[in-house]
Amino acid sequence: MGAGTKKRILDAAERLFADRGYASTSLRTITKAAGVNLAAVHYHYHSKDVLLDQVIDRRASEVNRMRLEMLDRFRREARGRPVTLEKIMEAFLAPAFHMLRTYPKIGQRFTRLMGRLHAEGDLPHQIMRRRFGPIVKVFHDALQESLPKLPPGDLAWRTHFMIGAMAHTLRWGQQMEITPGAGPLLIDEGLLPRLIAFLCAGFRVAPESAHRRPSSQKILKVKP
Amino acid sequence: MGAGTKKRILDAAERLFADRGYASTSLRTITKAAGVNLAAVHYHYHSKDVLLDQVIDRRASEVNRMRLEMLDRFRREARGRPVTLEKIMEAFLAPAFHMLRTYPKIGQRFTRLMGRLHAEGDLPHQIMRRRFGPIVKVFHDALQESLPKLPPGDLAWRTHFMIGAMAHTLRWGQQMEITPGAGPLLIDEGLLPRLIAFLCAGFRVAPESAHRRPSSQKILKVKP
DNA sequence: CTAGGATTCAAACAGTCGTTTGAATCACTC
DNA sequence: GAGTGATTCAAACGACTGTTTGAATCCTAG
Repeated sequence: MGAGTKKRILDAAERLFADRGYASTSLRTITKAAGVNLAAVHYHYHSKDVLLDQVIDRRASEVNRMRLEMLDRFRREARGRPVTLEKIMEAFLAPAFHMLRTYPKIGQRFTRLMGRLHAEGDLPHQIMRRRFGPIVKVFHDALQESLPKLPPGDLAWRTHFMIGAMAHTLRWGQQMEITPGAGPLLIDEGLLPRLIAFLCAGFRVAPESAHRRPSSQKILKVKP
Repeated sequence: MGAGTKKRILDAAERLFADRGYASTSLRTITKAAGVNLAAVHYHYHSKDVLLDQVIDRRASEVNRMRLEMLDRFRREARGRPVTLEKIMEAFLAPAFHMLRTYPKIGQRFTRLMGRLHAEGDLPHQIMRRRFGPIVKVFHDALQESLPKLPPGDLAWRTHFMIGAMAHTLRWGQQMEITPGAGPLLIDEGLLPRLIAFLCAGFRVAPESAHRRPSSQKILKVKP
């Protein structure tokens, strides 16, 4: 008994899936890194698919639980009045960023993994939908409460933009450098307020201003 | 001679890479779909890696060319004065969205592929960096010109947020439904103005307001 | 018509993949 | 200490991977 074979597989799989992606990581690589026998992964998990699901669930359920708890707390503190836009954003964004800053290794691994699975095959994507779909719905509804005058169509798109900005930042924030030579951007305590301020401004802009047509009707040709 | 073997391989590869990802698509699947011999891909391209690079380059160079041309046109029209934030956004965003609406099949394929490669292995990611890094730098500098008072750190992050919102929208806009049952969001002519308005508001918000600490110092515990 | 380079083809190479098997070993109860 | 179920192990299964080979075929210039 290798001192928690099941957990060692999970840890190694998380790290390797994050580094190389799901399809590109073989079970032999995982079991070798974990120091366990190849057949152990089929004994403890039934297949590679289930292993991935468990890897995701371990972290995602934790992050989502924190999100809901923060939102509930803000709702109690608001005593019936609608929760501020800023607080909804914070409840949604803070847990993941907090994990990233407090446990950099685990956090980076997890966010890298989310970014990958988000884009990989159908199976990883379906797992993501299952794990994160409900929580997005909750926050979408909370945002509608906080912005009652925003048309539903605009709200849906803006929620979409928010998720994109968040996911991209979590995925690439650490290693991407916009301005070459300036070094990679740092995920420090200033990032979360910046992101919240950016997004809240976007959510609050009048939807009418969005219906002006872009200035250039003529656009350059694309060859098919 | 199969009426353009080289091009048929490129087309099939683009479609299959977009649908299943790079690592999960075998050369046999590609050549079978293209109706050509397996060895043809090594004859016309030297390896699977080069094939991917060519697939990306064909579309990316077109989109990036259009971006630069639009930016140049707006600069000429501004006659020396700084280009509006809205116009910079439009020059950056419009070409991809235009491709998506004008050639839905090709556009969807390409944006799906970008989304995937963005997150897949190291090789796809390096190709993406090579193809899109320079263009991001150009627009980053244009944004700095348009917002001279915005600190460089804030600008870099906001550029990051912008790219995230764009990429996520291109990748998932067509099939994601935030509110279950309401049907998928539609990429119509209203989307681009909405995205531009959302992002411009975020870019214009005073950076000072971003330095207020989030309200909740205490955060729930994550187990490592 | 023919020589010769460009292209296509079936076949094989040397691996790796996820999964299964059946025996060996462990921990623990009676 | 024997028996029992949980766990680990080496080995193999059949299928699939990117790449290479060398002969067959096509197209075109002389």
